[in-house]
Amino acid sequence: MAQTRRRGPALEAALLDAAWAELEASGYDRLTMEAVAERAGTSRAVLYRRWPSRPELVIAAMRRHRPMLSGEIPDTGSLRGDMLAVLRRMSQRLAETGLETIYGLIGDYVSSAESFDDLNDQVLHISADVMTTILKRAADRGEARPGVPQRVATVPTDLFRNELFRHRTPPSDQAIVEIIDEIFLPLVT
Amino acid sequence: MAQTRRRGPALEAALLDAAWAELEASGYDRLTMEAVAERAGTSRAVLYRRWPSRPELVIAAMRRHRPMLSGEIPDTGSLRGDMLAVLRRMSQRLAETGLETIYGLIGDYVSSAESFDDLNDQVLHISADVMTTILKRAADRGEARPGVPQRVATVPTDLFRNELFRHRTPPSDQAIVEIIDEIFLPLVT
DNA sequence: TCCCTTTAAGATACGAGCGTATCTAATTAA
DNA sequence: TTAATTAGATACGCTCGTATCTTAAAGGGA
Repeated sequence: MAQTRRRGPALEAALLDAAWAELEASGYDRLTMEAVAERAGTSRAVLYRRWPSRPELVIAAMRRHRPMLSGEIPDTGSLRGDMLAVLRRMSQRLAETGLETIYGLIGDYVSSAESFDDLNDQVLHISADVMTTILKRAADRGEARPGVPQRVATVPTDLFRNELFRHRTPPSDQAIVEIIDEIFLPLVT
Repeated sequence: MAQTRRRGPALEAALLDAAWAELEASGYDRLTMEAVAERAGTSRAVLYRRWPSRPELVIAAMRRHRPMLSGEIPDTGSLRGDMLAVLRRMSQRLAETGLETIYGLIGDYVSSAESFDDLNDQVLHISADVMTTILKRAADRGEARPGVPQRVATVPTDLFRNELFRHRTPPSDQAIVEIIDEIFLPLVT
């Protein structure tokens, strides 16, 4: 009998594929290390050697399956349009990933996180750079005052994030519009 | 041998006291239903009959030990002073409760919550009423424009909450001041 | 090419805690 | 005194994270 024992990258890929399949089949909170290992035809120890926890495994699987490329910075020609585009894209990506997975990951990370950052980079992070760029372009067009402080620049994403936690669902389009029109635009013009 | 078997309220009180003691002794994430039951001299089943999950047990224990009275609405004579007082009080209460417990509870609730609301009432909630009252008084003094929309009124607590999640620590005093001075006050005056 | 050393895959077992179900007997209420 | 509750004990299967052991796979030197 050909005893094939996978190693290195090939094994790792198989493990991540198994994790992804398990995520699709069972959802985040029914996903067990046990089940992933079994699906990959190996044992938990092999999993733990690579990823010390379930959220880290899942994030690795997501990274493999869905590169989650950061995307270009919207350039619609208006500050308002750019901001709406950014927030709507965030909402869309969260929805694509699946809310159950999102909240499962957030919950695990908030509970135990040594590194909240990983998750943040993967699913919550919109770089302050994006906001800065958009604001700079707007200032050049005369749409926004120059020198908007960092804390003000990130208000839209901060309030977005708050909505996400507060209501356990991504902001409605109405909420997004309110954040931009009632809060952000008055602050930067 | 006097077989004393506690019932009803007396038993419930003993269970909550045991949970509280266990919380102080081990902290939130080392607190197990097992240990609470043992400390109370009973079994897990008795616990689960009353509280279906660890966070709910802990919140009940907190409610018993620390009534978490909502507190009066600050009235310092200025809008800025009132807002600072509200946010600083939030920070202080979170610190008193213990960050490890706070983040443990939040994590559990975000993960699985059927009812995020319980937690919210207990530790995160600052009523929109508080903000409305403060703003009304400020408007009467001529410090704020009247008719500030709800979404604007809650900006300080929303951003506070965002900081709490984003950095996994309550906002610094500097952050609180920035939220008030750079964002909130410009929006309402 | 063969051998030998190093690495790490995969199997197995551990104690712990989970949440649930079942049974008994103590307590309470009628 | 009897009937209804429900406390407390015990045991179930499951998953966790870790530790240990074996042996397959990869690499290096002659």
